Amino acid sequence: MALRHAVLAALLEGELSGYQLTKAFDIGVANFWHAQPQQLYAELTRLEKDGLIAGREVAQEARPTKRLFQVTDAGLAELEEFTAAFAKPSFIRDDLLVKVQAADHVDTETLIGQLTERAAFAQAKIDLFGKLLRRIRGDLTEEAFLRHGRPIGPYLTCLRGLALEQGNRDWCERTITVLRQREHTHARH
Amino acid sequence: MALRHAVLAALLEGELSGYQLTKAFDIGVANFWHAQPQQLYAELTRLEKDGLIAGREVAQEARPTKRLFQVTDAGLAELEEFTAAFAKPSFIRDDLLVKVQAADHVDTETLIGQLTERAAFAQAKIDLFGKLLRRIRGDLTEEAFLRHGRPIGPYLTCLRGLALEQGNRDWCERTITVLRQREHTHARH
DNA sequence: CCGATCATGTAATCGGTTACATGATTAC
DNA sequence: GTAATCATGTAACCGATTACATGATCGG
Repeated sequence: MALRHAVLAALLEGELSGYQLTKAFDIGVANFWHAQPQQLYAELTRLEKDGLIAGREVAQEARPTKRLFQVTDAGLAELEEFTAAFAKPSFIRDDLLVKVQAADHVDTETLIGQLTERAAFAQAKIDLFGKLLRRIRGDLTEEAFLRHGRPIGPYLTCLRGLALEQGNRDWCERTITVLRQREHTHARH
Repeated sequence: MALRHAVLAALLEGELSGYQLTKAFDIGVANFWHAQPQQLYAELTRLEKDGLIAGREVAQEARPTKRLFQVTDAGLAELEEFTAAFAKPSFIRDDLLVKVQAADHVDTETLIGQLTERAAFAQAKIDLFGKLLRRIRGDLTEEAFLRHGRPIGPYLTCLRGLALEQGNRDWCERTITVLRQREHTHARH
């Protein structure tokens, strides 16, 4: 039950509707927490029932009425408690790594195709994170923002996301090079 | 249903018992797939029922009898198919990042404590991966191993695990520095 | 007119986690 | 003697995924 805290953390930067939240979980938040729209709507309902967030209806012209949620004091207290509690070690589940683990036994070309795809995906995310970081820090240099800027939390998690995707891209490219080189110097298995 | 493929990939390097498999999922495999012993035993049962692995009993003196499993031809075919199929984008769920996301609103000292802990954990994993890589490549240099060594799959995934933990450590340290610096130059929120 | 975006869900199923259970051996 | 390691599970529950459902407006 930790999706709740991810949602609370995401709502700290300002009121969001369920729909806007799903967008946040598609980009920024998605780097450290992943959830689908249905889950988010369900979680918002539960969080409101528990008094950790408060929703208010906002009518719009030419758009369906939406509900904006903000974190309550009880919600903040919950987050504070969560922050102090033991953090489960983060874990990854990655299909691509499973495939590479089997590299000695499966078709190399297929593998290289998958690695190429992932490298491109990682590059796209790198570009996106670059933009996001620039948007957050505005006119400030990174150094100045890290010293004084706000909000610092989303900026820091974004930096981790960026480094992660750079790591992904670099590893994919290196792995492709290694596999190609072996292909040329070895008899096939 | 992708734990199956992680298990199959792990069993490729040789016969393992359920218990040995849980150990593998604690170290090497844990970097890209996470599962608990109960899950693994259950999955082994299912895989055997489906004919993707074959088990054989091995009696031991002074130790309970164990069952060693190896991948069958059908299992290999399944892995081949999996490798060619669409890979779900990998995802992370990380409590620590949720906490940092809320950095503007929660206690900085608590956060720094958590980051310090994680940095130490990452360093321990870095050391472990270093040893694992040296064990796999034996006397060869990394360059030579990447060109000719075997098994290459586990080596490559291990390299990713290593880089990931180095990224974790570096980010934790940088984040601690940033938070400390801000603590000294800002009035508290 | 057609696909994308805004906006919010329900229902069934599946995969994963937590708790509990057993029992022997070896190392400190 | 007591904790750690070897060895393997069952049962209940909870969280997450997949499939399905609705309906309006905007941009090309």
